[in-house]
Amino acid sequence: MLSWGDYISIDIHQTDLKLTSYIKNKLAPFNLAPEQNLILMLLWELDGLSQNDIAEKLDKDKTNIARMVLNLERKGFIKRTVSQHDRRSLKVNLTEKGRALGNKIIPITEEFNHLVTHGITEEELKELSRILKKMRENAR
Amino acid sequence: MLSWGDYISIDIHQTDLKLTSYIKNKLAPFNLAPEQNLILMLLWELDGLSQNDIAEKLDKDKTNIARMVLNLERKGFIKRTVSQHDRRSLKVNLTEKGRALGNKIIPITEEFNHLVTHGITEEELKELSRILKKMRENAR
DNA sequence: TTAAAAAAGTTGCTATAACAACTAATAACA
DNA sequence: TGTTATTAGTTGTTATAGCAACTTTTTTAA
Repeated sequence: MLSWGDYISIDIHQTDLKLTSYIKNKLAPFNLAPEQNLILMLLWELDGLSQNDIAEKLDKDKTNIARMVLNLERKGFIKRTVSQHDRRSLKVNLTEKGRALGNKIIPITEEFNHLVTHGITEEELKELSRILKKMRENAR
Repeated sequence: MLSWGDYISIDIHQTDLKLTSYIKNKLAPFNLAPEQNLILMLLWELDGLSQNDIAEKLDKDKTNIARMVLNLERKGFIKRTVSQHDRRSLKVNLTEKGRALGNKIIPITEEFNHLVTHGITEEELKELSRILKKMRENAR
């Protein structure tokens, strides 16, 4: 019988919680939650995605995306407009405020990544990433 | 500047979501949520922990533990009693139903672990675990 | 070309997750 | 010993996370 420490999924879960909690505190002063930040990170790379595009890229339920985008709109970081080509679809665009936020947040997330990977080599990270991907495929 | 795929924390986060979602579906027929299952796993190994013990072992906020334990009690899997030595503390004990549930759930979680680690060697798992631990320490 | 199917979003629900502020009980210590 | 600090648990709030069922619009197909 397996004991507590043998479950790798628990290990991953605890690590995710710890990392998410850390970045949550770093982002809090900017009135930005971690998942909201992920959405903005997508938009900073490519503005004008639809909610559906975002849901696919984040591999998340569209329900949550809708609510998170709504929050981002309330905070004034993005603006939604009905797509001209498909009236079902909502295009999500950064506001000036949302674009400006990127200049502050991106250094913070890069610093965070640097901190997290401290003492871990490039090869180890690649290996880690490879194994995690395999696990995601195993659980499909 | 880092791009999307360079953030190892995102990789971990997505993997955790995928694995949690998978086991959630496996446990759903038993009216058991993933985190509730973690609590029961602790109790199956050592019955009679306090809510505070559970919070420490799971490294979670005691608030959530209180609510999850309450749910487990409503479902009839555990029973809480005030500790005789410390009247602030609640002792959490398995009911007959809760103990019986273990016989059904443990094979499922072991099968889950087996599925997740398919095609991954023992050394790779050890290495993974070591790196994850390092990351948790980095984010402390 | 109209009926059926699919797609994009929304609303409602349940379950985490963590913080702040609170009560009650116990421990520390001056 | 009596005040203070700490500890265990609860309540309230905000933010994910995903399922089911729904509306509106677009696409497929008979």
